[in-house]
Amino acid sequence: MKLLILCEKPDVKRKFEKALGGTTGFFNGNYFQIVASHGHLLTLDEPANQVSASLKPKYADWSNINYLPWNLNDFSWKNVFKTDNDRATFNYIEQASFDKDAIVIATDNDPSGEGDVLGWEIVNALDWKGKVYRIRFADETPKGIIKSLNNWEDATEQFKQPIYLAGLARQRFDYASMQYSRMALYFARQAHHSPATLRLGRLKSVILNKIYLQTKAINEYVKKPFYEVRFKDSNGNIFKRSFDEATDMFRFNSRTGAEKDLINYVQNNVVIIDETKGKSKQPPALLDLGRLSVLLAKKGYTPKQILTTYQRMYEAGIVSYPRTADTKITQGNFDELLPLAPKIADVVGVSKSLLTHKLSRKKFIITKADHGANRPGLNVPNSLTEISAKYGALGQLIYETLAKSYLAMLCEDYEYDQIKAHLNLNPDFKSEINVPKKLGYKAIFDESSLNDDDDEEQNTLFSNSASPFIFEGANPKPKLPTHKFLINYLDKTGIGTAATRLSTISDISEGDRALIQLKKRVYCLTGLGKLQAILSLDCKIADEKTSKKLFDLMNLVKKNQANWKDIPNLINDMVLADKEIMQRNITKLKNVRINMKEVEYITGKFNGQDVAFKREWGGHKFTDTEVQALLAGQSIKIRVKSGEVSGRLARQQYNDTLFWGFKAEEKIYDEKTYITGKFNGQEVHFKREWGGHKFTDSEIQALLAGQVIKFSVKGGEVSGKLDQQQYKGKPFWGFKVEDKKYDEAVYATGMYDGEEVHFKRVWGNHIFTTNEIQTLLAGGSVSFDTAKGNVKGILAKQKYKGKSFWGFKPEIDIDPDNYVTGKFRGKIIKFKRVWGGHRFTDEEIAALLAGKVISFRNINDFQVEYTAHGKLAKQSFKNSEGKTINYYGFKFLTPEAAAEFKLKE
DNA sequence: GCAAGGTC
Repeated sequence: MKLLILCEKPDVKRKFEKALGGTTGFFNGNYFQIVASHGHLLTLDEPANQVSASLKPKYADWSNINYLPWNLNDFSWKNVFKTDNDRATFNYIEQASFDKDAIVIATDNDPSGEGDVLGWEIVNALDWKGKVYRIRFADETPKGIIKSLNNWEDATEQFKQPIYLAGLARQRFDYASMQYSRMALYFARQAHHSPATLRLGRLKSVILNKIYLQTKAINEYVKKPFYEVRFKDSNGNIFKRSFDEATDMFRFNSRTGAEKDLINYVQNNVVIIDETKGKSKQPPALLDLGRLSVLLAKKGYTPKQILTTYQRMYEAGIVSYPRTADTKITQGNFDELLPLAPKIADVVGVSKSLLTHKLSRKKFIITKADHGANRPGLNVPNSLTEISAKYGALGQLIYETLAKSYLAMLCEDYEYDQIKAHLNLNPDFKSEINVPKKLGYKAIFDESSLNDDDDEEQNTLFSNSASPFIFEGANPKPKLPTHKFLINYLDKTGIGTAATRLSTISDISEGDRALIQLKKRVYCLTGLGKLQAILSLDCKIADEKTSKKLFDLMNLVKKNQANWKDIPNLINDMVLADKEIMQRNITKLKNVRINMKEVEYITGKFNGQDVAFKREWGGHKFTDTEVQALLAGQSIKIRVKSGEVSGRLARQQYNDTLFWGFKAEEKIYDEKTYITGKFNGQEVHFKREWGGHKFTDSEIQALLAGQVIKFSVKGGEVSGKLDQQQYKGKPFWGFKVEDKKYDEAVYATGMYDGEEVHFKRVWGNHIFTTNEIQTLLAGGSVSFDTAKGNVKGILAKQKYKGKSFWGFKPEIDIDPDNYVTGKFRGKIIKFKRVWGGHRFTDEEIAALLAGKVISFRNINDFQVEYTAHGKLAKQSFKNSEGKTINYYGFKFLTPEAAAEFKLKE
C-alpha cells in the first residue's frame, strides 16, 4: 500500500522524517510519502456564499436584524482557501496524493478535535475516495511517532469519528456567532453610534465584560477603614485575632476606638510557640505562554511583542512549540531535554550543583502530549549575549525565564517550617509563619509572583516577645485589571489555549479597531470596547459559562453521548435571547460618554426604501443640502483633494457585500497638480511633481509615450517611467523609479550584509568621517557628541512615512516605557518610571528632575491607601557579589523628612 | 465588516 502521511505543519513533518528516515521510504512494508499542511488551509466561506441565490441578499445584509438568528440549515458549509499560498500548499499535497492508496491523518491531537477538523478539511478538498487512517502520537520523538504509526485507526468513515465531530460542531458554533457582531452594530447605530465594525465572540466578549465589570467595581469601591489592636514582634511578625463579622468586638471604625482598646494590652507580651511543622513543596508546573507573559508584562512587554519574539525563537529551535495546550510533558520529552540541562544552566547562570533531582516527578508527566508544555528547545544557545544579539532584551528574558522554570523541575523541593504561636497573656492573638529551611527550587525560580494573591510570605523566626500597636486596615479594593489579573482569570474560564488567549488579547489591543488598551500596566476599554461591553451586558455571549457549556457538550459528543448537530444551533438560542437584552442595553449607552473615532452614517429614504450611507467620501463631508439631493436621486458635484467629482447615491458592491454609497461618475482632476493624458490609448491622470521635481513638457510627452526619463532630485538622480501602482490597495498612475543614482556628496554608498546601501553622510549636525562610515558599514556602532549629549548608534534599515531607508540609528534608551531619561543636577540620568506600583505622571517626573519633593496617594500590598512622599536621589545597593551599585531613583521620605525638605524649597 | 481555531 502507498501512504500519504499528512502533518499539520512543516516542523512536525521534519520530526516524522527524522523518525522514518526520510520524506519517502517504507514502513511496515508500505511505501510512504510525508507532506505538511500549514495549519488550516481552508476556512468557511462568507455567509452570503453559503446559501442559495434567493437567500443571498438576506445573508449579505448588515442593516437589518429581522433575519437573525440565521437558519443554519440554509448553510452549505462550503470551505474556501484562505490565501493563494494555502492553495499552493494544497496543490502540492494533491500532487503527492495522486498515486497513493491511503491517507494517514497525522495532524496534531488537540483535545478540541481541531487537528482532526484541519486534516479532514484537506482530505475532503482532495475529494478523496480511498482509505483514511488517523494516528495520534504521544510526543514528537521518533519513538512516539513510530508507536503511533503502529497503532493507527481506520478512520475512513468520517462521520463516525467522535472527536472530529466535536471539533466540527465547535467550528460551526463559533462561525455562527458572527451574527452577534452584526446585531451589536445594528443596536449601536440605534443608539446613534457609528463604529465601522464591532467584534463580539465567546472569547472577546468575555474579556471585555470582565474588564468592564472589574473597572466598575473599582470605581464603585468605597473604602471602609478599620482599626484594631495587633501585636508585632521585633522581626515584624504580626499577631492578630481571627475576625468574625457576627461576634466582632475589637474592630473599630475610628482610630480613637482602637486607641482606647490599646490601653488594655501590655508591652513585651511573651511569644509561646505552639507547633513547628516541617513542610515541603514541589517545584511549580512548567510555564505556559500566558504565565510567561505575566512575568514579562511586568517589564512592560506587550502580548504582541512576546508572541512574535517567542515565535522567532521557536523557529530557531531555542524554545519549544508556542501554541500548545499542554502544561505537562511526556517522559520522552523529559529524557530528551535532561542531557542538555547542564548546558542550559550554564547559559542562564544557574549553579549545576542545584540540579540533583534527575528523576521526573509525577506532577510534570503525562502519557500523551500534543507538543508538551513550553520549555527550552533542543538547540541550546551558547550564551545570553548570543540570544540578545538576535532577539533583543526580550528574547534574552524569555529564555532566562523559561530555562529557570524548566531547571526548577530538576531541583529539590523547597523546605520550610510552618510555625504557629500565640501570646502568653493574650492567647487570642495568634500568628502563623513560614520559615525557609532549604530553598531548593526557589533558589532559581520563585513562582509566587504569578499567583493572584502573593501570600507566600517568607518570614524570619519569632522573637521572644511582641508589643501591641494600632493596625489600620480596610475592606479590600477590587484588583486592577492588569495583564496578570486577566490571564489568571481566563485561565480559570478555560477558553482556548494559553496561546490563543494571549493572541486574542493582542488582537483586540492593537490597531485602529482596538477594543482594549494598556494604560499604566492596566487594561482599560477603548471607546469601541466600552460600547461593545455595555451592549453585551448580561448577554450569554459575554458569559464565561458559555464556553464551558460548549466544551461540556463537545465532551459528550466525544463519548458518543450527544449529537454533534445539536451544538451549532445553540448559538441561535443565544442570539434570540440576547437580541432582547441587547435592545434593552441601548438605554444604558445613553448615560455613558464614549470617545470613538466615528464613521458617520446618514440614514434616510431613497425611492421609498430605508438606506444608510457614509457621510464622507474621499475626504469630503456631504452638507445637509447635498444629502437631500443625494436622497432625491440627484447628481452632485463635490471637491476632493485631487479635483472635482460628480456622482450620485447608488447600490454598490464591494467583494461580496452590497452597500449604499456615493458613486463617482465623473472626475475632473486639478490641472495644477495633475496631468491628464493618454497612455496606450487609455486616459490616465498623474501627479505633475515627483520628489520636488516638476515634469517639463518634453518629460510629460516622454512619460506618456512609455519612455524612461532621468532627472535630478535632492540627493541624486533618478530614472523611471510612468506606471500603474498601488497605494493602500487602490490603483493609481504615477512616476515609478527604476534606478536612483545617489549624490556622493550627500550619500555614502557601500555594502552592508551583501546588500548595497546608501545613507546620509550627515546626522543632526554631525558629518560622518570615512572611518565612521566604514565602521557603520561593518555593522559597528559609532558615537559622537551633539548639543543634546553623546549619541551612540549603528546603521539600520528604518522607516519614515511608510518608506524604508538606510541610515544612522541612535541607540534608543533601553525600555523607555520603564525608564525616564532626563537632566538632573546638570547630568543626563535614567531612573525607573514606576515606584511601589505607582507610575509617575509627566508633572511628577518634571518635579523630580527639578529636585523637588513630591507626594502622591498610593496603595500598598495590603490594599491600604497611603500618601507617599519622596524625591529623586542618588542611591546604592549591594548586589549578590557584594559590589556596590549606584543608581538614581525615587527615594521614599517619611512625612516629617518630606516636610523638612519642602520647607527648604 | 463579523468567530475561533490553526499556521508563521
